[in-house]
Amino acid sequence: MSSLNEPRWLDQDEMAAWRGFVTASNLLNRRLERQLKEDSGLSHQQYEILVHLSAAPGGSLRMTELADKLVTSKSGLTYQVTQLERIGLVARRSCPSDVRGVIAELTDQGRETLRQAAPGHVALVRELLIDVLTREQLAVLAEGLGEVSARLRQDDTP
Amino acid sequence: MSSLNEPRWLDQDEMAAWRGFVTASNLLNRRLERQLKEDSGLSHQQYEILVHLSAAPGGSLRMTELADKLVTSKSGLTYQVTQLERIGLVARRSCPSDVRGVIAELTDQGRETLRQAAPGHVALVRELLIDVLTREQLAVLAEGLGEVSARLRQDDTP
DNA sequence: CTCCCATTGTTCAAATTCGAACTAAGGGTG
DNA sequence: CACCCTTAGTTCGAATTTGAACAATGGGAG
Repeated sequence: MSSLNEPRWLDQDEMAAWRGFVTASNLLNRRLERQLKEDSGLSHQQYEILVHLSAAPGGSLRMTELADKLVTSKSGLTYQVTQLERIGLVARRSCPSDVRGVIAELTDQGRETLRQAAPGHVALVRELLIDVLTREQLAVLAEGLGEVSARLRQDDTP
Repeated sequence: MSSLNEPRWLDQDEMAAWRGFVTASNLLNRRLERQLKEDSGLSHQQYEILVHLSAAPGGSLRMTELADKLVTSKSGLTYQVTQLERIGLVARRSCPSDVRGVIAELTDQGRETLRQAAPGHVALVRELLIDVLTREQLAVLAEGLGEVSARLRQDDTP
């Protein structure tokens, strides 16, 4: 055979896609982190917590659900929710249907902070990513990475 | 006017692209991190250091160049190079043309470790990302995110 | 040549992240 | 109802990351 145990390396196009993905991701995160911190005193992670809570019905989510949406560890979320609670943007409630459950809930102040932070954040995402790409590229990106994410979620769950 | 100070929010497609990007990036990183650690005892960051050094002429790079390629902070790189030096995969040399300079160089053992770690890593990248996408999607991803990265590098440098 | 500002890499303290261990409570089976 | 395996969230210590401060050198303007 032509390749005994030789793995299928990435060809030039594949490598370009992979490197582009990694690099863009790192660069973007760096910039967003900087801007959010300067602009609103929030980390990107904290901002995302507010976003997900804000999008959820009642502005609240179980800790585990939230951790899944954020793609972070449970302990990491515990830490960040504690931080956000400390500064009054999120509150913890106990879950009525499950004594073990903890519900993170957006406070009024949390909503207000998000309302204030969002425009600058969105503008930067637009400038650095969205507006750099064409409609077609965006569509491909959404579909392709959506599929990638879906598969990753699947065989990670077990 | 229709929008006084109202920012241009992301429409459904744009949001899908952005969320897909963030989510896929997080999920991928998590999986790669786990696999590399189990398989080779390396973090993704450490693996990338080895990759970039391996790709560089002489298997060596100035610290700052390396930090740029990795998209990480100088201090973060100092830390990781120290770790890699400790386990014998990288060595530090002083730069002939600049007394201040430090050159990180891949050791034979570093090369060997990379040679050993690469197949499993590449296979997973392939399984989770590359092979999930079509050729066309990959091309769009490479071009689009390449452009995004290029722009990010530009106005970050000043 | 001298002054000054930029660059280089490291150190440092603080913040964050992770996984493993843990406590406590579901929830189905017998 | 008792048992057992699973799930929820937190705690803990170790590892990592960051930006600011720092010491030392480079390199160009005058």
